[in-house]
Amino acid sequence: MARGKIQLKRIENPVHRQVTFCKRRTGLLKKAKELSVLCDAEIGVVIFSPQGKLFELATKGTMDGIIDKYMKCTGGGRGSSSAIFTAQEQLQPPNLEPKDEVNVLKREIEMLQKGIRYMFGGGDGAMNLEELLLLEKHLEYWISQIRSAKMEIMLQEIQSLRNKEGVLKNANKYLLEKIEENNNSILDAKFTTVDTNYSYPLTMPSEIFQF
Amino acid sequence: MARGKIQLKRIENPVHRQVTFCKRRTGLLKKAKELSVLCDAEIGVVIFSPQGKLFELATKGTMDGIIDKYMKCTGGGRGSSSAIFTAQEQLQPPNLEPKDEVNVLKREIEMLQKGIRYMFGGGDGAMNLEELLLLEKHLEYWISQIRSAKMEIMLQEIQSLRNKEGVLKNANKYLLEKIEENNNSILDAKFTTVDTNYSYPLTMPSEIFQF
DNA sequence: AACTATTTATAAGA
DNA sequence: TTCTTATAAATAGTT
Repeated sequence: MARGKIQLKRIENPVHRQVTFCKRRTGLLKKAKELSVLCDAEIGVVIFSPQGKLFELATKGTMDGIIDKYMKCTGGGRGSSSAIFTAQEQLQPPNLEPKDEVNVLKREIEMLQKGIRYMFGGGDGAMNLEELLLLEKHLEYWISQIRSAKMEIMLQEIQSLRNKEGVLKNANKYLLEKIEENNNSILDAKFTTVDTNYSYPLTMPSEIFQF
Repeated sequence: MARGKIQLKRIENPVHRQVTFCKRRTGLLKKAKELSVLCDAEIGVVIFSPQGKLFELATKGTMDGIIDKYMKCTGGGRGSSSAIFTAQEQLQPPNLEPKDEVNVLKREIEMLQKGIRYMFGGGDGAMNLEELLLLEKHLEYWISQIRSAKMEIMLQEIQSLRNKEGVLKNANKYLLEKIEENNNSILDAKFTTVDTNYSYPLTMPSEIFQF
């Protein structure tokens, strides 16, 4: 905006970038203040430099107040945001743009991480009752999903084992018959008695058969 | 900033104010976007109109992410997150190398993403029995944690309400005595009877007392 | 919402 | 960072 246009893309020269960051940061905060004063709006601005340094502005109160208000607007009031809400709605229509899905996943992870931090961290950035109720509901849903998945897998496992059992029993029966035959042949041929009185195992190592 | 300077104070004309709000809001968000792109900064802007309508911008991720980051920067909210698998272990010995924690977080995200994909996606990259058992166990633990947190909050709420009730009852009692006194004074002074037979409300708007 | 006369913001240079 | 200044952008008042 002066002495020449600039392209709207990352400034590659680090010194140049740092200078511009400083100038425009000041400008942005000034504009935010002006908007707040002129139009009686409550505004929060949070800026992280590439190095992770924080710059902030909160008009009409504290940033925490603004964040609370934001949470109420988005999380509680059905409106949008809150991974928990959007995730469940997406269960019914599971057709999503790839980009949206990425965002949903990001939000979901953020929510979960927040929950984890709450539970295992110092409990400082605590969640409110509403958030806890949501998380609980969400986790219960997940558990039910996991349980049915687990059930299905176990049922499959049982079915598979039953099949194996059946095959093995048949194999056993077949082998017993074969032995019987052999014994009879020997008897017929040599008139010799053979001890067939040992119990052949009903089951055998499953490695023998490739299922 | 054109066709005449303006004073930096609330615009009193509502129509004018609304128009300016709209224009400058757009301008502010544009500036924020530019700063983010040019200087590779992560920026969150939250604007509440005087009517309480929310406008927001989050660059490089979601607003929730920015809020979390902000909390970490300011609230000094202990040592960040933990992971699904190690979380339980960390409850006992909460000492981890930073590098390990990063790895743990990465695993956590992978696990969660897999879980989410499994539950909300087509169920293609299914989890195996072992993973499901782990997830289930973990989620159950989470739920129990959430339930106790919820309980605590509710108990606090109840305690607070009981306290309020007590104070209100005392206030009521006091007021009733006062009225009695007044009536007696009037009786004494003028030998007149006054109807004290109306029921004074046992509760009163809590705004009367500042809790 | 569009138009412009001005004010403001700021890129480049020091 | 800060100052300067030429110039790009934003926008107040108007249509």
